[in-house]
Amino acid sequence: MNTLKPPAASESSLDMLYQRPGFLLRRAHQLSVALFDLHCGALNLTPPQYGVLTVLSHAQGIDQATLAKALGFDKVTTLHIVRGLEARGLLSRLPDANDRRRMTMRLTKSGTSLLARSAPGASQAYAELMAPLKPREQAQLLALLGRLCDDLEPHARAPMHKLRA
Amino acid sequence: MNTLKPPAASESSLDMLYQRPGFLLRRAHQLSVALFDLHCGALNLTPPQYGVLTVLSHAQGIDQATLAKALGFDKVTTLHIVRGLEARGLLSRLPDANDRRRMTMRLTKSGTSLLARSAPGASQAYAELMAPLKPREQAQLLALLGRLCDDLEPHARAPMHKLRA
DNA sequence: GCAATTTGGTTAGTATGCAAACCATATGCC
DNA sequence: GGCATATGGTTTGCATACTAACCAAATTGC
Repeated sequence: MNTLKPPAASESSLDMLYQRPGFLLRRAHQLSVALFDLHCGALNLTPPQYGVLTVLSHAQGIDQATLAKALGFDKVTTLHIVRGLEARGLLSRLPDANDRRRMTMRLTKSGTSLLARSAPGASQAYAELMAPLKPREQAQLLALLGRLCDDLEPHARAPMHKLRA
Repeated sequence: MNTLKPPAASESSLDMLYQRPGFLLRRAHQLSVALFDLHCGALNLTPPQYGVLTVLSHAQGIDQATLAKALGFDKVTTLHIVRGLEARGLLSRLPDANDRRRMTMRLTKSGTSLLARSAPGASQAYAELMAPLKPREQAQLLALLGRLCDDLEPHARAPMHKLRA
């Protein structure tokens, strides 16, 4: 069982480091990526790539800036991921006719197919990530993280504007 | 208020993406890094670098492999961070006399000083990261994340063995 | 209608985080 | 003792994630 008492001054700053929310978030995220890779690595798909494909499947034809904001990615990061997916033939890009600054994107058949095939692995990764917690605790964790992210949105360097499907 | 109901089949898979624990963990981690950078960026210190300095301050003379396991970092990542800190004169490395494979590390005066000066910023980042949650919720979140990380340890690609200070 | 500003995309550079491969050194086993 | 194995460090290469700087195109302000 975990102790619930906050880090006291009597505890070493090493314990305090291990209990820092930033430290725990880093480690939890790291484990989440490992589990996703375990179950979707065979498809050569990473969590960010899965996010891009998922958003595009619901909003064909959006531009990179919209995509970046839908996922909370930096625009440069978005460019890198999108170019990688384009090189693999999973999506196509072409300039917007009405606004020549914009690059619109669409999933190819291959991209749609890969996204569909990744669903079981993604679900499995989800399940194993949450397995240590009871259903009620899982809901608590998701709710707490959701509130944290929503309320801290003003501090984000890469702004996020959720897309309504 | 957040809805507590789990993602139902009726909701779009875009909503399901936004509620995936992996997605929320990525975003929360991203915000955590942004807040740390906001308050410690002036010292040119990142969260991983802060972790390395903190561990070293409690365990002078350890080698890179031990350091990596203490933080749950990959050994290559550890090497990169350590070399950067060495180049800045914040720590020194020298081969172990008893085991010539090992590189032992020690904080320099400059490193000790920088770690001390970073404490206020680190605390501020901690406080702002948790500010959206009530104290009881903060404790809940830390406990849930702690259990998650501990129980998923077998799946970790970079194993973690906490150091006892 | 035209200059100033904003926006979208790109390039370059830095810092995490990982896998794969390699070398040198220790350790194990016989 | 000597060979197989394991361990610590390094190099290379790839994928995120961000800042800063830049260009082209659109929008705003007047």
